[in-house]
Amino acid sequence: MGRNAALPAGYERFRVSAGHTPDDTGCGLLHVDMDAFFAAVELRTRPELVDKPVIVAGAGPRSVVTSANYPAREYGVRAAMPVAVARRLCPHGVFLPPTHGLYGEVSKGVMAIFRELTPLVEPLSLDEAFLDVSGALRRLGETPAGIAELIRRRVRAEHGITCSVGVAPVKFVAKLASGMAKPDGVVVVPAGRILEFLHPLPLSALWGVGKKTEENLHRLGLSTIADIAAAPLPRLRKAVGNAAAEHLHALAHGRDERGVVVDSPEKSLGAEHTFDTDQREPRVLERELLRLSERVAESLRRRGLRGRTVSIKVRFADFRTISRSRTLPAATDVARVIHSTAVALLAEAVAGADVRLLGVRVEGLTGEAEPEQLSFDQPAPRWRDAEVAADVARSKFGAAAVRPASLIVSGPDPSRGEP
DNA sequence: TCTGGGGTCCTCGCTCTC
DNA sequence: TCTGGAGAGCGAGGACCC
Repeated sequence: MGRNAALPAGYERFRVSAGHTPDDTGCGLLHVDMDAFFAAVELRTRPELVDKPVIVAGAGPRSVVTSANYPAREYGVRAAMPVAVARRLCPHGVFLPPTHGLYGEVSKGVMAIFRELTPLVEPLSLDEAFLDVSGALRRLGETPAGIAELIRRRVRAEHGITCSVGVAPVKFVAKLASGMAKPDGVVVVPAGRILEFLHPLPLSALWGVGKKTEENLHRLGLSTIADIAAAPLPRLRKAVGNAAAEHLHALAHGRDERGVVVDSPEKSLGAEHTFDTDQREPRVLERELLRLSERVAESLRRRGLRGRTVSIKVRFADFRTISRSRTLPAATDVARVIHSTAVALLAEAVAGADVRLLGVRVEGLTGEAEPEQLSFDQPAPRWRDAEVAADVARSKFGAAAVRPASLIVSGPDPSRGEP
């Protein structure tokens, strides 16, 4: 997954191959990215499909592609593409439903390999991480490129999947390099050749340049990273704002001071759901908010967190998306409190409109140990006790063991496309 | 083509306080 | 008492990432 750029013409000189390794002195940062991760994990138990186009995607009418293996990509299938489009492009492809718990387990195993080599590991998602190996070279008796090969060998041998590694002196260059190393390769960007590597690349290669920013920059006549490096900062500020301008300008000069961050605390936690068909019935919307609030609250309690700000996200049938939020007097991890706040926000924001997606998010997270400020607005503590008891029951007897009565639907559920 | 779900960060406008 | 500016906090929304 990720922003993978195919290796541009002439960039073979940065790739590690038999008998050729670019100078990796001072290249202490590695970016490791699993190749077509979810699809690769599925193929471990279905080796007969390895050469066929395999697409991992949900089964709903509005699902999108989660992961596609390389044969599927030859048909133009990409992650985040609507399944309907993927089926049109690749009608004989094998479509598999995601097996979510499994990817987390494989990810844990892969990250454990990284941590055996260096304690400085920053996971970015299930399938990629930054590693700072500069302090581990002597202990391991390896060069950075050697460690990259070691990682690839171990991940393949122990987990049956391949990965690609970028090796560079700074983070974002290592990330770009791993994209170019795909699939199943290593790209090294020597310390003295960062600008030679960066400057011919298109704007979209830069971390932080998406579709809109690219359009803005194109309007200024900029099309490569070299153009950004040469552009006056005030001109960039006007086009993309202060923070983004400083950021892009620094990156275009190969400057990236960010180190590997081992523990970064979570800032928000949420859940959202897209209905199979648009919904406007308040009862259905409120029930969905309850389901989402339950999920978020349970997640908070599992992590020992509470949050002060509850926000909802509503996407209408025409794809217009709004958010509304409210800050509570005290941080909470109680589904009842999150739900009642979300319902009030929904009532203020939506009246009789067709809703495509609903989301609930809790922000401003603090640890559970932080003192809880009691007030008259606060619900009786028994709600929390009841929800904690339900957590225990679910952990013993499964997720469906305890549910709020209002979530027990008798008969078909219209919000999930059941007639 | 018709667009999921989980996040982070930034900007801008508004309100409140000093 | 009224007014204006600065700064903080909040809320909304956009853009981006995987």
